[in-house]
Amino acid sequence: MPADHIDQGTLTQSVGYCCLQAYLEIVPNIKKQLGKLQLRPVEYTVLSLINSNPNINQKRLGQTIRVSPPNMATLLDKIQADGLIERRRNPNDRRSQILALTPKGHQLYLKAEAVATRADITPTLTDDERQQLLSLLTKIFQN
Amino acid sequence: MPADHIDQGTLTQSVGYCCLQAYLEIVPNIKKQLGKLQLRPVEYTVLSLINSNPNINQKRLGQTIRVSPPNMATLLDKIQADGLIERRRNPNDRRSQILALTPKGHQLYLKAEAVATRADITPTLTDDERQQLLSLLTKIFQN
DNA sequence: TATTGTTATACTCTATAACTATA
DNA sequence: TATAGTTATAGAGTATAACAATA
Repeated sequence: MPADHIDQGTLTQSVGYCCLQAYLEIVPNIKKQLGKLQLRPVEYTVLSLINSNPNINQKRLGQTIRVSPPNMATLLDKIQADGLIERRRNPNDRRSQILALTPKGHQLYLKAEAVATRADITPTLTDDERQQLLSLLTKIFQN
Repeated sequence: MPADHIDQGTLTQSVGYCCLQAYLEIVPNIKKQLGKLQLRPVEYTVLSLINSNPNINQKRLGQTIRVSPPNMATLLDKIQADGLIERRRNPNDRRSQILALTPKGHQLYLKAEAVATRADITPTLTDDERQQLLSLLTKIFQN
């Protein structure tokens, strides 16, 4: 029996709604694939941002991915306990923590990047459409 | 002090990551504005889909917005207790519940639609870019 | 036996308050 | 006084298992 058509009405004019629905379509596969490396998406994101931004501190990292300081602290506790990152006090301002990947963390990140890239699929879009989409989305959240 | 540039590296090539970041940029305002009508975004979404799809049942509604049957049941319990929807058994198949807006629910929906539309803003996009974005996102999740 | 929906509950994620240490 | 980070905890959101009613 063919699924009847659902009319999403004005919701398809909402960027918020459409972003969420597209995200929910894509993310289960990413979760599943990263799960094989014992990583949640947010943990992979953190590894990636630390890798691309040496000496980033917790505040800027949390602001970038919209994780509050308390939740960032516990998230990083876990990643550190797994031996993936190290935290050291900034010598110029000992309040802040400077983050870096350990060799183990860097190795896992490289594997995870390959996995996540393969898992982030949009089969209904052409390559051009996908690039166009990424460009438009980026305009929304990059400051 | 200007915020230093953060390099999001290959993450900006991930549709999943970019959809989530764009969603997180947009949704707080929607939440805030709908909150004035005592509605959460998911509740507004439910009212909208029931409005656009008379006689939809809980299963199809839940599949559309990716809410599991147990969570759909409690979500609809709440909306029904607020007097916004009515549930009646399908006479042709008494297992399923047919959903409809009450007059009160329809009235609130109309207000909420106006509010949500105004709140869903993307100031960094032109009108053309926004329409292009909506079209691309829709291709991902519409089956 | 299969399907729709419900109840109960566990789990995860996110938000808030109070705190330490450093500046 | 202000800022970076932490601890503890509450609240919201999501997932799972067992069940009732109907087909």
